[in-house]
Amino acid sequence: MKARVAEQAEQPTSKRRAALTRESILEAALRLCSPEGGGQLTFSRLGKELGADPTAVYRHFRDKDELVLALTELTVAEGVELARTTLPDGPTDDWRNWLTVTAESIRASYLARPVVAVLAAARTTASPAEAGSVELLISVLHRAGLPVIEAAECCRQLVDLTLAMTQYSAAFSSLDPATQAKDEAAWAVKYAMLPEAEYPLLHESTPRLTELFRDDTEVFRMILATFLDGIALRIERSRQDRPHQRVF
Amino acid sequence: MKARVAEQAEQPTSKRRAALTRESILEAALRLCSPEGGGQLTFSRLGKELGADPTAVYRHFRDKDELVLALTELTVAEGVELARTTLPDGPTDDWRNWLTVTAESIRASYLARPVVAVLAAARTTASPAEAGSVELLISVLHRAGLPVIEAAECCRQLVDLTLAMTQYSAAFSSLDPATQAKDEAAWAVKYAMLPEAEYPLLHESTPRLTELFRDDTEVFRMILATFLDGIALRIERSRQDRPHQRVF
DNA sequence: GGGCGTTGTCAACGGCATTGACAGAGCCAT
DNA sequence: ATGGCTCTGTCAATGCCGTTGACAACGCCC
Repeated sequence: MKARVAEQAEQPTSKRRAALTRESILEAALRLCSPEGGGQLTFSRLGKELGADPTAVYRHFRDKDELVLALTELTVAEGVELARTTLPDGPTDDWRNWLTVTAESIRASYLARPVVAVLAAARTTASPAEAGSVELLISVLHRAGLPVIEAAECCRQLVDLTLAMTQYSAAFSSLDPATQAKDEAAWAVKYAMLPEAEYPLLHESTPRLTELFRDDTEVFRMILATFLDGIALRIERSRQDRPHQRVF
Repeated sequence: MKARVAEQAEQPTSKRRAALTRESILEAALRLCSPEGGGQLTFSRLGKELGADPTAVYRHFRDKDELVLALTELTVAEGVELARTTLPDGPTDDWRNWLTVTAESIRASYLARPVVAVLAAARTTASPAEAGSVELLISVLHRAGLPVIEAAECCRQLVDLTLAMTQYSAAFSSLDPATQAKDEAAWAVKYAMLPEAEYPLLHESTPRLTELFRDDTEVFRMILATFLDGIALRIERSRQDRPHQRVF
């Protein structure tokens, strides 16, 4: 039944308004979630965007949560796809580049729709695209010299680190600009008033910290780099302990 | 004027209900924010907790945002205090322990009130307690061999990493239990259905990944450990490059 | 003791997600 | 073709939320 309805939706022969579909709703929602879209996802805005009654959406999604979950799946799928096109096809030893590109692709996809990141980055997405990506990540790390289980652990760490940092950034960038400005001003005032005698090191670092203030992307890159250095150390240790363990 | 009112509040001689104070409101709000408090912070619940009209709070806080910001300040102050009591007094070379305790203290304080973490972990807190803590962290890293600016950068990384991971955890744990269970079930189903032939490594890792699923604390410890390994590498590099740079 | 600022109360507004009753449109079997 | 069925969009209403403005009681200072 549902299939038939979906087909019909692609050829709106009836007098009814452009028939709503799961896809058309998701597209509209994604439009609203983009930074230009207004930074808020509500049913009334969604209804206006679709030219339909807000409550019509309930015919296709049980509640807002289900809608948001579908949006996250689209988002991670896009992130995985972005990483796939950027990375080389065949097997590679460049695990560091591989992890970096994956993390930054996922981050970029989420930050293109901060609302989605804020609402659901902490939710589990059962997207199939993700599994393939994780499998590849594990294989890359295993190739680099890590035991499979440890590679999986590192992968999990990388994913959580990335999602957490993304949600963190998105939470700030989806505040209204006035609040952002106020927060930034408060921070500047606080650091300007620190007595140099009491906080000599902090005072010396203030220029650099100011540069970094809310430059989420730069901070994320730094954290990621440090984290990958840690992974490198693990790989090195692993190789020393069991130099002949490599499978490939 | 305000000071006078505060004094009076400590001796409620009047017939009026237990006079509201900034402090009493904050205490009540913290009670509501704790996991036992119900996991939701609304003005009506707050009014009920205080035995007063919900709108009375507006006489002490301009809006909810200001209230939440005050709660965050209390929370980070508590976290810093917790770290201070745990750590040794004098100077130390155990930078790794220092950073670990600081990060976990802040995380623990936030997670005692997940609501606060969700609502405001991405906001800037101009708390003075924080500055002292950061100054100390920089000095510890500097002592360990890092140039001041680089130490400050690492400190910034550590703070953001911790706050992001905390917000990430809190976002999940402050969902209603039904949703949590549903997410977990969906994840389990997804992984149980992965064809072993296509995802051999993932399949092999599933038991460990299941253990780790939503065990936020363990994942956080692992990420922190890896991150600190990265810092260790930087320190080592720094010492090799400029072995006589150390100030202490 | 008479103003006056401070503080708690009350009623109301607009926005939000969600629900249930209703209505039109396509589809099927008779 | 017609009656009934389901699918889908509409409308009105509910309950919770943050927030506001008018009002009233209280305590302070002159």
